[in-house]
Amino acid sequence: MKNRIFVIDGSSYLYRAFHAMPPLSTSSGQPTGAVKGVTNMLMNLKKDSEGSSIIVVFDAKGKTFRNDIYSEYKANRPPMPDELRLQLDPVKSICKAIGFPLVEIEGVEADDVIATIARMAKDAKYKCVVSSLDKDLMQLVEDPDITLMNTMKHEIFDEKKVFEKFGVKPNQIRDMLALVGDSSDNIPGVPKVGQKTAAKWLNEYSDLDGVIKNADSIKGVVGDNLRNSLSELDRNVELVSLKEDVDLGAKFEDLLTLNPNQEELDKIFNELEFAPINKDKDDQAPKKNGKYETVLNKKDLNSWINKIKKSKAFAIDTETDSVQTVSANMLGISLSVEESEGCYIPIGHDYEGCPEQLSMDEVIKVLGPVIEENQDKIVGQNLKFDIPILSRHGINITKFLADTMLMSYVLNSTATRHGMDRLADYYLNYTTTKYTDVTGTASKQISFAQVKLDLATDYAAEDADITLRLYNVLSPLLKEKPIQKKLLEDLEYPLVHVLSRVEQNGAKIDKKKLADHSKELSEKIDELSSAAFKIAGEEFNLDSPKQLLEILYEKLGLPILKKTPKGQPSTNEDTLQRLSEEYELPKIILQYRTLAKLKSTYTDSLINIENPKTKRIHTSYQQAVTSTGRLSSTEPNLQNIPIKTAEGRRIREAFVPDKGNILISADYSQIELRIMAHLSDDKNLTYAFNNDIDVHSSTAAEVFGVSIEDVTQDQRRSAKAINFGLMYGMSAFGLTRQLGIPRGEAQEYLDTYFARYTGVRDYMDNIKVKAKEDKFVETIMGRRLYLNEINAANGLRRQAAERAAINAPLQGSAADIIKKAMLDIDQLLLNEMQEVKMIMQVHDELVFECPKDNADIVMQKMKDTMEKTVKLNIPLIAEAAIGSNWNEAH
DNA sequence: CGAACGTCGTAC
DNA sequence: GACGTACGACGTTCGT
Repeated sequence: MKNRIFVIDGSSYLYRAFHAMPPLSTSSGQPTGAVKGVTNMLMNLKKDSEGSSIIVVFDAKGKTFRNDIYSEYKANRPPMPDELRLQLDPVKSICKAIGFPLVEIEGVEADDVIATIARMAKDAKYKCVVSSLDKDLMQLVEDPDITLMNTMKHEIFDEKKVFEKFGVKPNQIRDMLALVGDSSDNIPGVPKVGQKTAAKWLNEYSDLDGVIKNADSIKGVVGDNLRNSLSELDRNVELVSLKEDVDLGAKFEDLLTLNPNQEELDKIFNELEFAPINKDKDDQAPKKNGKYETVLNKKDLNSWINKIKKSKAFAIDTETDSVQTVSANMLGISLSVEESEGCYIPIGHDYEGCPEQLSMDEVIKVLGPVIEENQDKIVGQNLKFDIPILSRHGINITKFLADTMLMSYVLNSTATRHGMDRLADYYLNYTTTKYTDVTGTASKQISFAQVKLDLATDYAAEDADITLRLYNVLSPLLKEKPIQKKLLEDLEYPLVHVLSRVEQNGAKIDKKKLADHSKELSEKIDELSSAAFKIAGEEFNLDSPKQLLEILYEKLGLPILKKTPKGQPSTNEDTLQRLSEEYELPKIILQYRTLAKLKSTYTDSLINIENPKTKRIHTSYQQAVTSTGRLSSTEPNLQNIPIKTAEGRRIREAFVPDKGNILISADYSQIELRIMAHLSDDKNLTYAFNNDIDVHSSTAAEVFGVSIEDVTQDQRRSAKAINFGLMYGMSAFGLTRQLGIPRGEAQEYLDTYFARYTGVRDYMDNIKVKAKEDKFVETIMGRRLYLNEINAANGLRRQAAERAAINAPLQGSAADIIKKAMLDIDQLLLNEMQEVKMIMQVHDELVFECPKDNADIVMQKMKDTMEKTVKLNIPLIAEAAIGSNWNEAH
């Protein structure tokens, strides 16, 4: 298409890239992450633009005419971070070298320049695509020849899309912004008026003039606010209007020509230590740039063995026919010792016409010892998977050099995921071959054993190659963070072996007991369903919130007490609880939900997930998922087995030891509150723990001003809610809801608490201040949680980050401690009591299975080890018990 | 028909 | 809107 131009909001590209990319830098320390991100976006756009002209607009330095209209304009903008400022010039140079005309005009903003170019384009009969998501620019879309585009999502904003998103037409956007204001530009709008209200008014009175004329007829507080703000609205309109006649000092035609300078571009890339770009990526076809080989004979295998021996580090990955490590068959091993090179050694592929492979025994006999001897050079991605696979095939790894998944996790736990595909994309800007690309999905999925060897090699060798490349990128990043590196090497890496053993051990369940329970539940569920249908007057799906709300609120006309975030009347537990005071159906639904939950999530799924080979259940502990450093557990999740109700505890009764064995459970008492005492040095809290006083009673005595013997059950319950709430950053409102007391009373409790526990108060204040400075908080072992939104302009997001800042050091330190205890106990078991097995971890609890004899001694050992694993300012207490099922032992 | 998302409920 | 961290069952919606 010839008559089309793209206009790019360069500054917004830069900011987005800065936040989306890892903090890369050259060897001399010049940051390059954002440059790389912008360059990628520009290259992609160029490729997709089919020869259309591309113009890049940047904000110029200094004040603009809007500051003359309103001196506070953008006054709240934090200055550009240095890391980003240093990347501004390189980005501009790259734009120029690629050949894109670069426009930067002082005294106006990029938005004005973009608007001006869009008008010029229209006059020249061009279509114009603006690459930006700026709300102000949405005004331009009123012209059908101008659209906005979200480059990342390939989303186009035309008039229809703008209406969907904002509820008004493009030609009303200006008026809407004037009413709503813009907190990021520091433009105050009418108080309490957001997008929704503004859209309602504008649709009713068509434009701002209409709204102003009818201001007297708008009721309520917002009406008053509107009438009080009338004098500011003209100014707001001026501020949000785009100036479309900026003097660009150039004719439109001049902006259309591309002046690429490949030499200059190569030079800049070289300086920034970027890999040179192939001029036109027509050869982007299936062939990737890696040099991968399939190893089918002894000679090739020996050549790879020599490579391993000579290497400083090598990556290894195993391919299997299942994700269950206790039963998966190994189908092949891939290796990489040099970036962009790798091999795949198939040993179990089986399909029509499959070439002859080396035998499993042969490979293990020859390669196995070499891997074991060189294990301190092993790099892997999620080695918790590969280690037990290799071990079951006779290759034992007790130590390794690095796990890229955990490296990424320790560097930044808030990143969405640490799977290899994402890491390759993020750190290497490389798109990996996906597992399902070679095996297919769902019903069409084949076993990896049936994947043709050349395809399998492309996939498997790439995995090893990419793992090694990731190691090479992540290592220098970690080197700059010695404390996190130590955490990784001294805690997380050894824990891989421990978790692997815990998973392999598995837990035994009493299937008969669960099946009986399930049947009982079925009968009760049927009864409750029938009762519900009778009241409703028709049958419906009790599991469907949508159908339920129709029955409750539309058909039966119950009052709507609360709505979900999406605006639907809520049917959650809290709401139904309140409704059931007066109505029968909600009560039945609640009972139904409890039982249906037990059946579907626990009894039935535990029965189904038992491994047929071991007759036990083997959870998978996720070591790189939570932002705070806790583990999580999947398939099944053993960390949310019911405990609060009697009916729920029956599930725990089905967790049993093998014949002749017994279960031991040991859990830390009040570990997070103890950490709070340790970190805050609060006198009152420390005193309670040092003197072994029940902490909730102690808090109750302080808050309610009674002596500790006189604390009532109710007061203790309230104090417990306060103690827990504080650790979660709860407000008086939250406490009100939790305890069902008036707001003022809750506030009084909190005020008294903070007056009595000044150490806690100071700790909370300080951590917030520190988090705002550092953009992260730390645990006692130096684990970091980065808080990207701690300074967010959006109040809700900022407050959520503040609560996370309070909670993460507590929750995360507790996680550090129990991880260390697991390492200590693992050593103890290996050295002294191999008959004892660790079988579960539930955040502050460890569960063991051991022979009945001497169980008392074992229990005492576990308790002691857990209590001594770290030394805090207050004693650490673990409570342990023995039982013939998990419920008894806990 | 499967992926992605929303709602709900369980744990610490 | 208001209390932190998870996982999973189920229903619904959307795109292939």
